[in-house]
Amino acid sequence: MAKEKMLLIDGNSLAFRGFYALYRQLDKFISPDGLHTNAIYSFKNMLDAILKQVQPDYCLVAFDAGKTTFRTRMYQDYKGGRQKTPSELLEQIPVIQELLTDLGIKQYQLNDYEADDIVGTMSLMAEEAGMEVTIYTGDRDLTQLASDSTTVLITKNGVGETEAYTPEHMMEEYGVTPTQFIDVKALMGDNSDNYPGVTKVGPKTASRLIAKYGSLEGVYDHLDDMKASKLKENLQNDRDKAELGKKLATIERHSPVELAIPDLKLGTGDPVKLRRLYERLGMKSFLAGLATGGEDDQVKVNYGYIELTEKNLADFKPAGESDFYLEMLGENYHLADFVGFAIKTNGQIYVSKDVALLTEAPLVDFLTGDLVKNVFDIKRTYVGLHRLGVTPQNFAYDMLLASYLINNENNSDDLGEIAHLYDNYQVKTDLEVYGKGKKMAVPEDEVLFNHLAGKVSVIGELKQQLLAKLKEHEQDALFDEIEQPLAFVLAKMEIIGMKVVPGSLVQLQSEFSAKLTQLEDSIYQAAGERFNLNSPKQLGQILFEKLHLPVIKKTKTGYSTSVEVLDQLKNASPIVNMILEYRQISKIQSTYVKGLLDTIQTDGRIHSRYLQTQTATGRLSSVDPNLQNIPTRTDEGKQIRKAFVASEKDGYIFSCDYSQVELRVLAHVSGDENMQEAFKTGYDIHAHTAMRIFHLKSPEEVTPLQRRHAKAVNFGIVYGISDYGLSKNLGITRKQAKEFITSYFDQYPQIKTYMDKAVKVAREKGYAETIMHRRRYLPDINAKNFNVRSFAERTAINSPIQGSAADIIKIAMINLEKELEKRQLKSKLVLQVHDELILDVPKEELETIKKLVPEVMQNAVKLDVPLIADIGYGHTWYDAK
DNA sequence: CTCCTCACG
DNA sequence: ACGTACGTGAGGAGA
Repeated sequence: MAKEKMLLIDGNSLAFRGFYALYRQLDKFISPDGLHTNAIYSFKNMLDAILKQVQPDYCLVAFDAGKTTFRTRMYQDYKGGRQKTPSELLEQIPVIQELLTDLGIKQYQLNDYEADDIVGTMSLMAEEAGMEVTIYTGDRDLTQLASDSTTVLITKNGVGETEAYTPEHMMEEYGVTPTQFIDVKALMGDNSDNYPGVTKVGPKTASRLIAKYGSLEGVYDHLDDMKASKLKENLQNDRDKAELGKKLATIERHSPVELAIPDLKLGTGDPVKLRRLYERLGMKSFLAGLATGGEDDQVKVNYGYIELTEKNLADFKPAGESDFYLEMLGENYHLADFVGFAIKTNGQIYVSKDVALLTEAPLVDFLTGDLVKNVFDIKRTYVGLHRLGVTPQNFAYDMLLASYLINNENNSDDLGEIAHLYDNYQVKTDLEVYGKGKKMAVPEDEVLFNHLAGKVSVIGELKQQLLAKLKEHEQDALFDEIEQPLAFVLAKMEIIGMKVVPGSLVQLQSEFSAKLTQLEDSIYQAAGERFNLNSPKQLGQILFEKLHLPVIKKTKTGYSTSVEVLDQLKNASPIVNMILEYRQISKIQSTYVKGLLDTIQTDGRIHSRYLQTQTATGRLSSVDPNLQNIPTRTDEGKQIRKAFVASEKDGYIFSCDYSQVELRVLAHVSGDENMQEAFKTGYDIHAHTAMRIFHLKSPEEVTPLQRRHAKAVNFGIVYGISDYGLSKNLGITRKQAKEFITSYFDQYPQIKTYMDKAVKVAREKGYAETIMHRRRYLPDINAKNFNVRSFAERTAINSPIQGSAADIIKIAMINLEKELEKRQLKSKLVLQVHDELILDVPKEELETIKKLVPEVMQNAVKLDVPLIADIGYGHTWYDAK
């Protein structure tokens, strides 16, 4: 029989974490009677996640009882100097306790003891009863309880993520056992608990001493053997402090709790009380969860829909602004099965499973006629209808695009999830209705029709609210003139797809196969054994344990074997180069040769999908397959491009890419005169930068190395540079990198000003913005954690640049599509790769396209510096350079 | 389902 | 003193 599971939760620590996780939204989380609820909300979400992960049989949430404990009697300043718990959090603790009781989860506190001691006592009890114990907390102190049967989960930045502390993990991380961790703390002290430890001893020294001598007592037993040093002196002088620290840090595992294990059995809770509590707190999302949870509790919304069939088609009477929703099961709408559709028009909802009806007169008229239709996901709907042979007209509002522009922190494309963000809980998520993976299926008619009816009505119900938000954000033009028109352009690109000749891929496949077999043999020979070359774990063992190559970098789970590492080991063993070559070819073989062959559809073409509401910056992404990362940097990789050919036998693949678009955007938004000057005069920008930062007189004096360095600095600037990052990229010292950067800002002073301002504005507003008012929210910009905050700061610098470049090419795409239509050209836009457009061009249109495309791209927007686009063309994508 | 690795701009 | 480049998607391994 499997071991029974006990889950122990440090309630105070979690409430505290939850409170600060949503601290920024403190004012948004207020119940109707004025109580703050942010910590309650987070707590419940973390609790749900952990219950789902652990699936315990028993559970206890422990809380601190009060300020005075046996530790404060031992040392009156224990936890002294701590800021008072804010009253906004304090008021939520009793409610959390009430919530737990209503959920059927035991909660407990004990006078004179901290939550830690309750957890320590119960975990020992559970271990002795032969249970598997999980402890959940935000506090590292509890790691001392880890053992073979007890895992300590520590919350990581954000909600939901945890790091698991087992004895092995602690040994790796700190080099000591869980119980030795107490002694380490005793030596180093604890700032937040306000006890000092030994002078000048920090985590490093403390762990080293304990690892060497086994325990605090061990350290002092061997004090005499130590060489005279400052450290020895400090250890001697602060012995009292260290011994006190040990007492304070030790969790009491025999506290007088009045609990027995059966008391902690997970209950079923009280749905009636829960409902009342959620209503009191105004927590709509939890109420909605309750409704879908309990059978009898089910709140049935009756939409009063009419099921459309062949027979009652004449009763379909559309009028006025209408809403339309087409359902397909699965993400890939080029292939997905049709499920049904729903229409709301003239105050009436119609639903049907019979999509063939959409090709009959009244519905075709509705879809292709003058009536304005609101939809969710124009592109998906357009492609779906196109498969049925219908080309819709007058789709005027896309709820998915609107929600993406308003706030793309949540990049969900589920209608239900998005509705929930706007406090509308009447419609469920697709996950709830259809399930996922193998279990995904269409439910019985009544459930399905209710879901479709709910979806179609939410589109219209939330429209004004979302439009108001767009207006408030000054995003009307971005929505009306860029994203919505672009959706149609992308739909057409996807429908056309790209012609691929399988023969050339098959040819490559056998060439690469032979090469891979050869390399495998040589590698196994050099290694002295066969192993799975594709397994980083096995490869690591061979390289670093068997062949004893120096370990350069470790990952969370073992040795790193990435290119970066292998490059440095090239001279250490001949096996390394063979592995690098194997890796490179194997990647091309699996992802591009085999992978692409699998995605060619029956028409001999590849129809990728562009995700328009995916990225944080406003770029597109491409999936199933990703055509935005087809190899180009190596000769072997490039061969893949030979398989992509023009539709017509003598036609061309035509490519046109922006030159340095991100740097030009930077020159524009920063207003830097020196950089603008360089672009206006048409210099090679990297050579120009080299000339300036290395103080040369003319671009002719720039050496290739200097140009390479300058280029890396230019890239670095766009990413929010650091001297470390630059030094690593160029393989130079940090000091040199720093000098480059200083010199750069010296030469381009307004770029420095721009970077500082970008961060400052993001801090004030909470988001960064592109030239077209596309937003990226940066909640971490004021984080206390240096790393988290620094990341947000670099993002604040990079997003407006990358995002504005995305805005620009999107405008170019829309304008180009318009021109192609206006001139009735047969050339088709088939791909977009961030700064590059690719067209499928009939032979006779080549000369027109050569002039038209760069012209449209260069004039997409007017910046303070010129935009330049370069062209290339050939009979295959490989030749379009 | 997560991690590592690597392809692109 | 902190430990770092920005944005993506896919395949294979191993739990």
